[in-house]
Amino acid sequence: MAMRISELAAFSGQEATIRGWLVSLRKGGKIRFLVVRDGSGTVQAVVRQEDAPTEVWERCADLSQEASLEVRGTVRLDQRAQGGVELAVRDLIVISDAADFPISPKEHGVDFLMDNRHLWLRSRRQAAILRIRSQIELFLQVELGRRGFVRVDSPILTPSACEGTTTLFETDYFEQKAYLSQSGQLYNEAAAAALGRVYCFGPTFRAEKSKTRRHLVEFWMLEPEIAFASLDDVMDLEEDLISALVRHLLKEAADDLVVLERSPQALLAAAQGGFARITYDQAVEVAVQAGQPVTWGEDFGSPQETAIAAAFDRPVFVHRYPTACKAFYMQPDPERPEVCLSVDLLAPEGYGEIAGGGQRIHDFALLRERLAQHNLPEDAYRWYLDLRQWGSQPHAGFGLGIERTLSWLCGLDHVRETIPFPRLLTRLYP
RNA sequence: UCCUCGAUAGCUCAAUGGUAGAGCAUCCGGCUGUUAACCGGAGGGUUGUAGGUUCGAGUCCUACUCGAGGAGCCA
Repeated sequence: MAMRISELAAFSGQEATIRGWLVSLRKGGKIRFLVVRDGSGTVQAVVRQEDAPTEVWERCADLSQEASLEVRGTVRLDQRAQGGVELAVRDLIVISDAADFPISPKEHGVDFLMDNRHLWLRSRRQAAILRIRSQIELFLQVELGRRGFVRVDSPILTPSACEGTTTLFETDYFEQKAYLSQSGQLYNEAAAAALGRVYCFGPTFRAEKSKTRRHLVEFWMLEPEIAFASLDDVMDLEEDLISALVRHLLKEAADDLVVLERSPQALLAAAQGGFARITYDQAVEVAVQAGQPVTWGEDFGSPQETAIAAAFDRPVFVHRYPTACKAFYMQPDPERPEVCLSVDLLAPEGYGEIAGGGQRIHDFALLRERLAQHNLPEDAYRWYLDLRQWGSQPHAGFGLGIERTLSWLCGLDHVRETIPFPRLLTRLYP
């Protein structure tokens, strides 16, 4: 079994075999340097003409970038090598050639890189993003598990719109119409009544013709839902999770953040928690002050969101939006029914809304009234109404967009780099 | 759907309306420790498509195709 490159440093002076891909080849007259990557790290393999067998020396003359290799040699600590460790090559086998690999270490345009996304993933930067994505997904789930949350997977194929707002992908379900899920929330509410604290985590689909650096057609959302919880409980949980996540990444993903040239400085405030909680009314004031006027009652546009978030050095909660601009299931504020117990979490630096949620309507009659007001078919929501008929309870939850969160944490300029194979308005390949 | 910008070598980009170039990649040669290695040489083009203006179009005009960013909508 080959050793992983990340483990090599501990075996100085010993013989080791690694398997990986050629990142670059530098040739001198009597010495050749191969940088090899195996997913755990990269290492410089040194081939000296005087030390290596002739056939190995010759084999290294025209290796192509991304050729897959098996390299055997002696592990050596050497300050001249990047990372301080290198492999003095004794034997080398080319597992598969990679002539004319399309992606060179030089610059490429977006269109070209997206067409070659399957190969682009091999680059240092993309690999770093994918590692951080994995860490985020794991960390958040472990944290929720620690707090007694049960993961309950919600369906992807659904009979009707969850919120009745955004455009859905329609598909044929044995001569019946079905839609790709845009949220697992409604099903989560059923699960919360069974298990108290639940979350779902999976892909969601929006058939909107959005074409910006913040939009994906298919994206992943983590959606906790808590029985007997209030709006404040939800904000507490969001703040705890996000700040803990930032602390975790600053510690455990430091190397990858360096690769991404993301300064830890930008995340220090968020790591401390203490996210401001302002009302929609206050947010309107902030937007107006920043020269981005809003008509009361309307949801914020992207420029307003950016202006509001720019007033804070860490994510900010905006709560109690006008009832009219939010989904039908939002619980109205008992003290002021024209606003609802909803909350959006806006990330700093123009990354916009990364989470949205709030307290759900738990009263049967009110929910039924809202369905009618929104022209939603009661038949399709029969089961959802049932939840209010038997053992209803105040409950709340939120949905956290993984890609936007990742985009902010990594300081990326487009969400397309946060997901292995992005689905965009104009792109379904590869 | 709307607005703005773009499309030239495999890739990234140059080129007053007047002979289409460079860097990287590729191929050949050189170099004893390189760090996106370096040095020398070579090959590589129906300038997105279709029309138009002009003595002459990569360049100007029209339409279309594809892409990018933004608006709306949202996480």
